[in-house]
Amino acid sequence: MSDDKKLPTRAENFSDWYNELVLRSELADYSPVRGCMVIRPHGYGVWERMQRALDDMFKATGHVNAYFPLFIPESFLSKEAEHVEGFAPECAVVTHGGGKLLEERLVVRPTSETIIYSMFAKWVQSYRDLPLLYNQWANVVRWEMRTRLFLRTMEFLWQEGHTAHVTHDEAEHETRKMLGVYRTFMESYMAMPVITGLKTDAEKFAGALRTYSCEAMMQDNKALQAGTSHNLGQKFAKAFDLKFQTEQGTEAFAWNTSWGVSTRMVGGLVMTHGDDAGLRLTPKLTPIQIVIVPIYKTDDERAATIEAAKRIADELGSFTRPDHERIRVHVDERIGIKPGAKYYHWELRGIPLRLEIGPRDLAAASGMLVRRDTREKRPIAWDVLRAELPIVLQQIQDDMLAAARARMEAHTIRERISYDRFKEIMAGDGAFVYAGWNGDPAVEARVKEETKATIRCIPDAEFRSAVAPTTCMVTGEPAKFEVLWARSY
RNA sequence: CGGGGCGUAGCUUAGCCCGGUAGAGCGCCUGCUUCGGGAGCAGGAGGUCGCAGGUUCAAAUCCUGUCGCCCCGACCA
Repeated sequence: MSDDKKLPTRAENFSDWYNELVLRSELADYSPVRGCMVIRPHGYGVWERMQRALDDMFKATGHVNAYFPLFIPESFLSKEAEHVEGFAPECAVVTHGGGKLLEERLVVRPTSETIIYSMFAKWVQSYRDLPLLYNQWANVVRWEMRTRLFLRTMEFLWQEGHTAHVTHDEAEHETRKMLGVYRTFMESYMAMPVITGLKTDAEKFAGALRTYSCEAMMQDNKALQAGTSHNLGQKFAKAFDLKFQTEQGTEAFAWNTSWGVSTRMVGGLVMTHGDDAGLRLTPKLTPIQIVIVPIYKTDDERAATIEAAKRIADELGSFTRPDHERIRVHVDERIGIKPGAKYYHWELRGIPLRLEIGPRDLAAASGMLVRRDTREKRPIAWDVLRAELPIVLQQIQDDMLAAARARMEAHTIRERISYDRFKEIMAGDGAFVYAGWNGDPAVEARVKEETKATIRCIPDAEFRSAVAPTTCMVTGEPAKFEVLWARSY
């Protein structure tokens, strides 16, 4: 069946499209264990690019990497009341080791606040020891009922930043700063615009004073919480006795923050940019930026075009160049596969650029350059590749962000609408709806119950509407906040 | 954990009602011809029909149990 070659379309069934695409583009595969996934080289290559960029940003903002253990004594989790209530139901617990029943059961970390702050407590005596600005790259386990590749798996990879400060304001500043780092990363690397803001109490992290998040719009108009940053206040410090002597000689508890992004972002990248032909990866995150496809009829032509392709690849991708001057090139020299089939192969995998080199091009020392995002084709001389490719790649990066931003704006509603209209929207195509809220958690719960939509965040100033809503969309009472409503992943 | 569905080759599946030699498409391997948008022909490899019992001369097919997976709900980066 030739239909086997086509993906389901986004319009037909967005969910099927996503699942099929992740499998067929070889980002990931299902594992023998329910709810877990194998991240294949193409998907891991994207994650590695994400890690590298973020890690540089963390270092540039003064953080250091460390590693804390996978196993946490069960009693640690219970020390912070809200935290244990939030996480206990989804913990994997080790009861046996070496064939014996353990004296104290060990939780496989669902997140590492408890173990990290217990260690911080050991290391901090004076205000001079603060701040502590730590990050770790790790895997965590949460026993989810319903899983989806990248978006929600029982084990996932992430980074978790954990810091300790002398004052509340310093911790708050850190929380906001890292949210800003995430936003910058998502926009400039993933070309995924986000709305940042404060979570309501119902949606905040278990154990946090305040949670901020980055919310991105997927192509089905649902929101994806792509990253969170928490001001933990002194809750964990008090639970783990993380205190220090102040400049004045008094004793005080430290103020903590934690912040994280995960492999979920790979799913976000797919659902932000993918089309019915496959993935569209951004130039900054794709493992391969340009694929060269040689075209030939005879053996002589094959030898000549492949030779030219390899020479170009060596020139553009040489390891002797510094990273920022190196272009990630791949030559598709597979034999017995026609050029057309190779085009589909690389389009499915989202490679931003393709260079076709055939017998006709050899004499002219040129090739046909094709963009994955726009499908635009143009001839290009070999000798200008080095100068022009970085410009084209940056253009693609910029165009993808602009396109994603335009799409988000086209599905954003800021004018005042009735709650009935809101229900219709959420039952239909969905949207990001900015509206007034009276601040009552009961209203929030009722809307979730009736429409499955939730308050994604109380948006930061730069995302708020020019004219603030004055009344609550649901009750008509005076609005305390302007909030962003959407259905979410 | 409640409701629904499904387990047959690497993948998608036909066959099951009405028991009687396990079939197809895709993919894979070999060869020849092809090669500027998913190639054609010829040959070939690959299956204890999820597992365990039972009924029967005979079970993919009927019965019982069991395990696993998928979808819909409650929980979630």
